[in-house]
Amino acid sequence: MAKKTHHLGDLQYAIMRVLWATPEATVADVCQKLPKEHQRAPTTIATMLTKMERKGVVAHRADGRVFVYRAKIREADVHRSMVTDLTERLFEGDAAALVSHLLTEGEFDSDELSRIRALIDRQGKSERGHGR
Amino acid sequence: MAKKTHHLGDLQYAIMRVLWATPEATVADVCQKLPKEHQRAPTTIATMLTKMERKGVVAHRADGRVFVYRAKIREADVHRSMVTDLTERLFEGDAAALVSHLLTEGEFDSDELSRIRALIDRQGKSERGHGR
DNA sequence: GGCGACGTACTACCGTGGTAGTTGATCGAG
DNA sequence: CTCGATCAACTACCACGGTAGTACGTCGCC
Repeated sequence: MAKKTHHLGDLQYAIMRVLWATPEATVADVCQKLPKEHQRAPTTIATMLTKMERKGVVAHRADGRVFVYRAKIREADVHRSMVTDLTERLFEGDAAALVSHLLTEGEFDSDELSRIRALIDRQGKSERGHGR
Repeated sequence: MAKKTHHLGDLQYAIMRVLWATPEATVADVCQKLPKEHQRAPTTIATMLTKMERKGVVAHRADGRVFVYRAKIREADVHRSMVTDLTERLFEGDAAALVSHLLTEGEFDSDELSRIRALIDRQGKSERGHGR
């Protein structure tokens, strides 16, 4: 169960989002549900899906003569893998340094700051609770 | 002054790190200072540097018959651009969601949590101070 | 039964990151 | 002056994301 860092391109990630949002989708469904900045020719989407299937990130089943695709990987896994990748590349795996970066870049307003603080407090509790 | 999101590959980023660490470097210098997991044939580094120059991320000057390269972009800019990219792709630009992700993924130990809390408190102060 | 719409398969191409060999200029040592 | 080391330049590949045309099979409709 290695999982090894999935890197998806822009269009591929957009397609995955569609598949995560709906349990199953045909090529036409995907085309239709893609945000307009990612609208492409149906053949492009089909090609992409084929390539993605070869990589194991999606799978299909034939329903009559149409192919119905579904995601093989979970969104949370991709998120984790992409965030971890970035953290390793930019901050030698030090996630706190990433947060520090966000703070010094002034990414947050006061509202968000308190929201985050609340999250941290909650985390601190569970941290002391179940160890890890 | 567009700046438009620099995406650097793995090796390219490793090379940039060398150039950020030393004001100027020849191909040989870069080869030598690359971390061992990125050691490559000198010709590979030279090719990479040429391609990178075409993209405008480095520049060179001839010193005798050797080329001396220097970074044209700053590390902070690349960091910002890469973090922003990821935040947009994964969290629709909501940086707080990224932090939330890191927290729920249990990326931090208690030490880091308090370190981050301290940073947030400091940020909160300057936030109220100069507005934003 | 034939025709058009739809849908997948196949093919092709471009850009770019990555990898490195080969070539040709040049510089210093002998 | 010649030879070997050193460099940049050029060339060639591969993989992959992205993009889409063309080919071909099939389904429903008239």
